[in-house]
Amino acid sequence: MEYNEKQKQILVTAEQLFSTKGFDGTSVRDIADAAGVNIAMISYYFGSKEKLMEALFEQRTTNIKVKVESLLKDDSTTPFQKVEILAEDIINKIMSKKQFFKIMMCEQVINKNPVVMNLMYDLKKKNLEEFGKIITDGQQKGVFKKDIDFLLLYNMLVGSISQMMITIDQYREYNNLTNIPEEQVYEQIKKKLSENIKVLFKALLSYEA
Amino acid sequence: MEYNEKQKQILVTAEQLFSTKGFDGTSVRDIADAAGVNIAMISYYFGSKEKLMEALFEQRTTNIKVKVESLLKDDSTTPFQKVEILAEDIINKIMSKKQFFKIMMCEQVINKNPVVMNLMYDLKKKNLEEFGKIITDGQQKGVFKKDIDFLLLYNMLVGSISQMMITIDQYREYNNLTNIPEEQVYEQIKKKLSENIKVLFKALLSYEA
Amino acid sequence: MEYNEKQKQILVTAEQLFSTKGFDGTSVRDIADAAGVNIAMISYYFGSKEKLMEALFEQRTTNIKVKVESLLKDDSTTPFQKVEILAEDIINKIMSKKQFFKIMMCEQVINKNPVVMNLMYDLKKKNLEEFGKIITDGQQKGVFKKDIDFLLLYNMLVGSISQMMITIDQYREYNNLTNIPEEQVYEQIKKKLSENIKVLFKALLSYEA
Amino acid sequence: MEYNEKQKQILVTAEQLFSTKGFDGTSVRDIADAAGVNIAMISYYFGSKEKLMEALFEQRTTNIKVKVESLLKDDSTTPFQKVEILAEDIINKIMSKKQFFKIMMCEQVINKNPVVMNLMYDLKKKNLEEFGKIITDGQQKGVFKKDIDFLLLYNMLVGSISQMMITIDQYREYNNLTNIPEEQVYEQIKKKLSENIKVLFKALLSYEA
DNA sequence: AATGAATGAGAGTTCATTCAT
DNA sequence: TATGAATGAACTCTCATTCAT
Repeated sequence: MEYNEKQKQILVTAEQLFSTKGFDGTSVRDIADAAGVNIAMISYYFGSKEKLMEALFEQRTTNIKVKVESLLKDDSTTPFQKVEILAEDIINKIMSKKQFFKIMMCEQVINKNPVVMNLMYDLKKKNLEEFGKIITDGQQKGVFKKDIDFLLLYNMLVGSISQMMITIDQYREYNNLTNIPEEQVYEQIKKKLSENIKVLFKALLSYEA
Repeated sequence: MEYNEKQKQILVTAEQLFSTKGFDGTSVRDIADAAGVNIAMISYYFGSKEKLMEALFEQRTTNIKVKVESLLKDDSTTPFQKVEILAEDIINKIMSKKQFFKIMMCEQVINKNPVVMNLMYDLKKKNLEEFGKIITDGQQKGVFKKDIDFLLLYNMLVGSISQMMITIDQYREYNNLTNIPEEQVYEQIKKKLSENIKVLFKALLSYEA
Repeated sequence: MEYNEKQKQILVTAEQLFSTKGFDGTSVRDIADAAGVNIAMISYYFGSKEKLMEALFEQRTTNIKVKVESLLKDDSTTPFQKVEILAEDIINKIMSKKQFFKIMMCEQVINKNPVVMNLMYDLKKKNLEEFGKIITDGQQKGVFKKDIDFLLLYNMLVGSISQMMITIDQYREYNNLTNIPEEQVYEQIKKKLSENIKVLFKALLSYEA
Repeated sequence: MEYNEKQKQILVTAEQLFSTKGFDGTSVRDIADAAGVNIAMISYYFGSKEKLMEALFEQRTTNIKVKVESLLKDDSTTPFQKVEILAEDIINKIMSKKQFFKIMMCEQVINKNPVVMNLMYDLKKKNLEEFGKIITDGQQKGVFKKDIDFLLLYNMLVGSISQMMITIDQYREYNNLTNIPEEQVYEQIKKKLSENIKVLFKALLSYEA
C-alpha cells in the first residue's frame, strides 16, 4: 500500500498518540490537530478511526518480519551464534519501533479489532517459524538439546525486551541515567539485554550438565 | 480501605471489563450494567471513573507485594533456592491476578493517571527491593556473581511471565491445548515457566565459566 | 406504551417537524430545540432518531384503526349507509391526524424503516379487512355487485382524501378561501369529500344500469 | 434547457434515488457513485444539489402537461368520452413517470424548495385549466351538471392514481400477483383504474337521479 | 443512603461544496 | 472542461457526571 505524504503524517501522528494515550484514549480530533490536518481527512483517507488503526498495523507489521534464510545457510557461524544474531535482530526491531510495539502490547490485551488481531497473529507466526528454523537447525546439528518449547522461549525473549521498553523511565531513574540522552540509554539497554539473552539462550538450549 | 459488598462487586466487574476492553474502552454504563447496579453508584461510591480505577489499584496492589523477611533468615535454603522460591511466588501472584496484571500492563504504557502511576511505581519499587535483598544475600554469601543488574533481571522475570499470560490463547493453539481446561493449561505453563526461569537465574547469577 | 409528559412533547414536536420537513430533513437538534429539551434526551428516551420515528408510528397507528363490529350488526342501517359511515370515519381519522398522515405518505414512498413499514402494513391490512366486511355484507345482502376490487376501492378512498389534504393550500387559494379560518376550510372540505365519496361508492358498488 | 449525456445520466440517476430514498435521504455522493461520475460534477453541472432537484423538476414537468385543444374541437366525441380520454391520458402520464411522481408527492408534503413548489404549482394549474375546459365544455353542452368542484374532482382523480402507485407492492401481494411481471401488473391496474374512474366521472358529472 | 432523570461536552462520521489544477 | 483533493459544518449518538429527591 502506497501512502502520500499527508497520509504518512497521519499514520505517524496516530502511532505516536495511540502509543501514549491508547487507541480509545485518542480521539480523531486529537490526531487531526496533532497532524495539522482537517478532522475529515482521517475518514477521507482511511475510512474510519478503526481502519486507520488497521492501516497502521498493515504498514508497521510489513517490515518487521525477521528473515533467517541466509543466516541458516551460513556454515561459518555456530548455532549459538545464529540464535544470538536473531535475538539481536529482534531486539533491534522492537527497540527501533518502540511506539508501535507499545500499541501492539495493549492491543494484544484488548484484542477488539479482528483485522489487527490477524496481522499480529500472522507476524508472530512468521517470526516464530523463523525462530524455530534456527533452533531446529541447532538441534539437528546436535548442539541444542531436544526438548525445547519454542513458543515459551520466544515469549521470554520478546517479553523481556517489551518489559524493559515500557519501563524505561523507571530504569533510568533507578540507575541514575536521567541526565543521559534517551538514545544513549537505549543503546546501553540494548547491549545489556543482548548479553543477558545470550546467556539465557546458552543456558536454555544447552544440554543440562 | 473497607468496601461493602456492592462496592466490591463494582470493583470486580470493573477489573474484568478494564482487563478485556481497556479503561477508555469501558464505559461507566458498561460497568454498572454488568455489575447490576445503578449508573450513579459508581460516582456515588468512588467519585468518578478515574477514582474507581485508583481504588482498584489500591485494592489490588496491596496484597501482591512479595515478602522475603522470613525467607532471608532461613539458613536451610540456599541462595539459589531462595531466588527460585521468590520467582515462583511472583509467577503465582501474576498468574492468580491475571486480569489486574493485564490492566497494569496497559496502564504502564499509557500512564495517564498519576495516582495509578504512583501505586504501580511503589509496588515495583517494593518488590524490587525484596528481590534485591535475596540477590544481595546470595552475593554476600559468595554464591552469586557481583555484577548484576537487579532491575533488568527483574524485568526479564516479569516480562516473561506477562508475555506468556497475554498470549495464552496462541500458546494453547500452537500446542494443541484448546481442548484442555484453562486452569490445567495455566498450571502447565506455570510449571514450565518456573523451570525455565530457574535455569535463567542459575545462568545469570552464577559466575561465568 | 406509556409516555411521560416530556416524551409526549418530543413525540408531538417530532411529528410536527417530520410532517413539514421530512424525517431526513429533520435533525435531532431541530426536534430538541423545538421541544425545548436537551439533545441527548431523544436518545435517552427513545434510543435513536430512528426509534423515535418507530415510537411515533406505534403511538399514532394504535388508535386509528377503524372498527365495524357494531356497525355490521345494526340492521336498521342499509349497506350503503354503512359504507358511508365507514368512509366518513376514515375521512375524520385522516383529517384529524393530518400531520401523521403526511409522514405516512412519505414513508410509504421511501419505505426505509422496516418497523415503520410493518406498522403501516398492519394498519392498512386491518382497515382493509374491516372495509371488506362491510362490502361483503352488502354483497351478501344482494345490494352490492359481486365483482369488487376491495383494495382498489379503498385506495381510491384514501388517495382522494390524502390528495386533498396535502394540497389544501392550493385548494384554499383556488377557491378564494385564504381568509377563512383553516378549521372551517377543513370542515367544508370534509363535507364535500364526504358527499363525493358517497356518490363514488353508490356508483361503484351498485349493479350497473 | 439542453443537457448533454452526462447531465442526463445524472438527472436519471437522481430521479431514481430521490424516488426511493427521498431528497434528504440521498447524498450527492450516492448520485455521483450510482451515475458513475465524479462527485464534483453535480455542483459543476447543476450548481448544487438543490438546483439539481430544480433542474429535474423543470425537465420532468415540461412534458407532462395535458393538452386538450384538439380534443375540445372534436365534435365526434361526447363530453363523457372526452373526460375519459383525458383521465386515461393522466393515468398514463403518472404511471409512465412513476418515479418522478413519487418525488412530487413527497415534495408536495415537504414543500421546502420554492422553485420546485412553483413548478409543481404551475403544472397543476395548467392541468387543472385543461381539465376545467373539458368539464366546462360538457356543462355548456348541458351534459354535465352545473355545480362541480373542479379541483376536488381533479384531486380525487390524481389521488386515486397516486395511492395505487405507491402501494403497488401491497396490491400485488394482496391479489397474489407477485409472480406476474411488474409491467403486466401495471397494465392491469391501469385498466382497472381507468374503468373505475370512468364510472366515478359518470356518477359525479351527471345530473343526480 | 441511594437513584432515576437529566445534561453539556465531546465522540466518530458524513455532508455538500470549493478549489487548484 | 473536468476532477481529485480537501474542508468546515453539521450530523447522530454516547460519554461521565450531577442533581433533586
